[in-house]
Amino acid sequence: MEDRIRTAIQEALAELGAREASFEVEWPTELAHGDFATNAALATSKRLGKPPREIADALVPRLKEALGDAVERVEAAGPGFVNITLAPATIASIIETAATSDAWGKGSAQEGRRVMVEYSCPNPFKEMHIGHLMSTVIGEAVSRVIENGGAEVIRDSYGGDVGPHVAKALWALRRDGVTDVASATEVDAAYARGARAYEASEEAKAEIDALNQEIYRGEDPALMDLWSTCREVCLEAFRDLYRALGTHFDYYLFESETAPIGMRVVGDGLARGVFTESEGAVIYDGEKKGLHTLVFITSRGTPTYEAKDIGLAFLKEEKVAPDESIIITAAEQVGHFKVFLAALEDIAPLVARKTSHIPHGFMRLTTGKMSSREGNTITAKGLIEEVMERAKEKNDDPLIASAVAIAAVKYMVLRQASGGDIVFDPEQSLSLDGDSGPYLQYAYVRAKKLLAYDAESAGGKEPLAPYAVERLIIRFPGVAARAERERAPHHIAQYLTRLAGEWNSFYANEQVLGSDEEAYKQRVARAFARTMEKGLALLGIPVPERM
RNA sequence: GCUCUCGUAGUUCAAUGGAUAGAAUAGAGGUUUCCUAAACCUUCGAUUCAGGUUCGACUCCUGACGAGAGCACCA
Repeated sequence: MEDRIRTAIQEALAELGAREASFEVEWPTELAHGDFATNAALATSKRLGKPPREIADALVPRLKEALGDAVERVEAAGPGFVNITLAPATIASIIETAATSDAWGKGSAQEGRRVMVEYSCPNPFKEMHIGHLMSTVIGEAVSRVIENGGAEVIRDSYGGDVGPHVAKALWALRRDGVTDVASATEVDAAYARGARAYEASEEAKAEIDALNQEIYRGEDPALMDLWSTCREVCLEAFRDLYRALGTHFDYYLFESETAPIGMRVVGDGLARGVFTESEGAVIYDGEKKGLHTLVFITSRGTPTYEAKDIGLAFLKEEKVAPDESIIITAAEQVGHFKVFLAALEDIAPLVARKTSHIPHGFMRLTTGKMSSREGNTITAKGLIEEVMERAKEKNDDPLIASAVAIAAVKYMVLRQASGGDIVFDPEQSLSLDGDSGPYLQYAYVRAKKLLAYDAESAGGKEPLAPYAVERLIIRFPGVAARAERERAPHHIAQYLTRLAGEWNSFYANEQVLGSDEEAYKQRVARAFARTMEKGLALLGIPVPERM
């Protein structure tokens, strides 16, 4: 429909003397303004040398003729907008599609593309904290939104299984004589002990630094045994959480794999003059591009995060060779990421150009920033369990409580644009009311209930005009397309909340079962339920059948 | 000090350069003989400041003020 309107406007503008003018077809925020609107008259006013209102008035009859029965009203409004209101029959036919078609809301802009999305990325040897939870939730939603656009999405999580944090954890375990590790929590606690010792004692610092290099060499069998046990225990805990969150990864990539590749590529780059040596370290001079200068290989000969990221880019090429590569990390890394991309641009420009970065904010506690070194973290698991307790107050069934808790946590992250911090106020964030995931689920559950009744002998009348909720339902494909284009799932969250509100008003004001328009209203309910279900699925939020 | 991000109702967030800046929550008041009141309805309340670009600016540009993050051997 949107394409048809766009074409009609193009032709009408050509007739008026503005061939190939640029204009927008938009969805007015205000439903009273119609289903579509265009700024074509405003955009061409200067070029045609006429006031916008006059052009709008000239467009109206032309668009009416071109669109025929499909529209009910075309009218000029405001400073020179042309508002288009679809005919009830047009809306009814879209509602029918929404109620029955499996392809409802599916896009095609990404057809045939292979997109790699990297997210979550917790480090083994630590517990997953709420920062990684944010990344996981956003990454899964971004992946699904792109998949909905027709792309094949390959998910990967990248973790640091070598490096100073690992040395700290293993050092503490060995010092305390621990040989068998049963839980991720134990490893995490050992990391915190090691980190404190590293700060407090010169001797410990020296030992940990030596151990770090020993781990990179990987030649001590007893040490590597402990290393791999700890890594596996942590990964198992991650997988448990991913199952609960409805995420899976096609690849788990590790720094132990990317480090040697990074060393080699940076070494080559050094020979070619991309990197330089300074104070015994290999650096990239970012200042020539207005960025920071960062160390890629330390003076001790170990690769830093940046060198490993270079190795990672090459590893992804080898394993997947995606058309587009998206990396989702905390916003504190944007500076490092820019330097990494600048260096990659010098080494492998084609790879650099298809790589992009989506930053997300911190999840802040009301008490301030958390740090795994200080030990004042909220783990991802801990947060979910806390919300689960709250959800159980209203749901006896643990499966439903779990679906509600996951929805509450995910919605809290996805309701706002990625990039900003989330202030985690336990009281407010744990609320299941209002602008929340459970609010959406509840609206869905109520609609589903209406569909449990057979409408065979139902009232067959039609209402005088389509309901507001119908006018919102038909916008779903456009919203999904925008979310995909901008890689911004929060547009879907915002839309679903508005949709649920409109549905709840409908539900409160209109009797459905037993009414004269029962069949019609059930179809609206079905279209709403399916739109909500598909929209929530794009966000990775589960839908319970009752609450 | 330099770089980046951000300043919207009391609070937490929206707003494709467009029309009367939307929600939620908090406050005030109301709705259940009817499909789940985790709901609905009414009401109060905001673009940090000063310039500029534009037919039109929360959005783009400049400056001031304020907040956060980053800035060489952590990730």
